[in-house]
Amino acid sequence: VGNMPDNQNTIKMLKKAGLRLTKQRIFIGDLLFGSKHKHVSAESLHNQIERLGKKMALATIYNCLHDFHKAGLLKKVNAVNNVIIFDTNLCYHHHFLNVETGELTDIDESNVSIAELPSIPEGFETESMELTIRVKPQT
Amino acid sequence: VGNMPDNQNTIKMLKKAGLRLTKQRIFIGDLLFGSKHKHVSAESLHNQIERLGKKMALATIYNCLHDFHKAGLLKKVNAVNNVIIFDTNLCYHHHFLNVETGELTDIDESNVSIAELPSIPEGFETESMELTIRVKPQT
DNA sequence: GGATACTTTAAAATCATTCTAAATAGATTG
DNA sequence: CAATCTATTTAGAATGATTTTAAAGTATCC
Repeated sequence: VGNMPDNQNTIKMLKKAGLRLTKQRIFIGDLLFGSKHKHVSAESLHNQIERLGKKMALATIYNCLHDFHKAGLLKKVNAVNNVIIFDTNLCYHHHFLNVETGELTDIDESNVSIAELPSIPEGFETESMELTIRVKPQT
Repeated sequence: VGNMPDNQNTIKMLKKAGLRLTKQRIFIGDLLFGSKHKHVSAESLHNQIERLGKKMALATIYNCLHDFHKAGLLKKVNAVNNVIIFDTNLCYHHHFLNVETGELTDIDESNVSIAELPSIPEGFETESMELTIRVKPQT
């Protein structure tokens, strides 16, 4: 990584993932796979892209997010207010969910420890695991 | 509780919650607050009610579920496949989520232990907390 | 029983997401 | 590097869950 331009980084990721290098995927990849981890929905990405003065069909953004997810570049986290949220942080971690606004905030991993885990049902494997702490403004 | 008819139990709950005693709320309460805990969506309840030969507007079921939730009689759990799921088990517990079917299964509390919890952000309080383990059929 | 406020209802509206089919654009091969 | 093949993008329609609307119905209180 280092000081390699994002663009090259994204192209590398897409190639490695076996995804075709389209303008749209590279643009979205550059937005997502920067230095900071992000939570995005199709809609929030679409807004961001419009704010940058670009045009991209919402359906393309849906396709792209799903393709990235299938390729293991994004994690799906619990939907909030009927909106699918993708997380660029693939590592096991947890979230605060503000039930008023739908905002998700990462919980620093070191602050939670799950001592014991249940065994997974016969014939199944774990895709991911997440603790959601729903919070609301104090009354 | 004991061998009190469900109906009386539901009426008690509704009164205590300050909700008016309508035919619809009593009927749904009877379905939900039996001996076993349940995960329901508006749609699944609607189907169950139709199977019982009754008719109830879907909007009424939505209203009822939301009213019960506001009154603290139901817990909202993570939506699955864009469907809001309500849980009659208000106690802190966890779920397996089958990502193929959307099916939620309770995890026996004794099988998980969270040793340490993060502190809640300033000015917020916890509404609920849930560990979701996303599972899929073994490949 | 009558007034009042809350509920139910069917139907329309909304919102996120997916689908469709045609146009476009990567990739591959000669 | 042109031809071809196939994946991708796109606008718009379709879908599906949920919410809203406005009118009719009903619980509660006096």
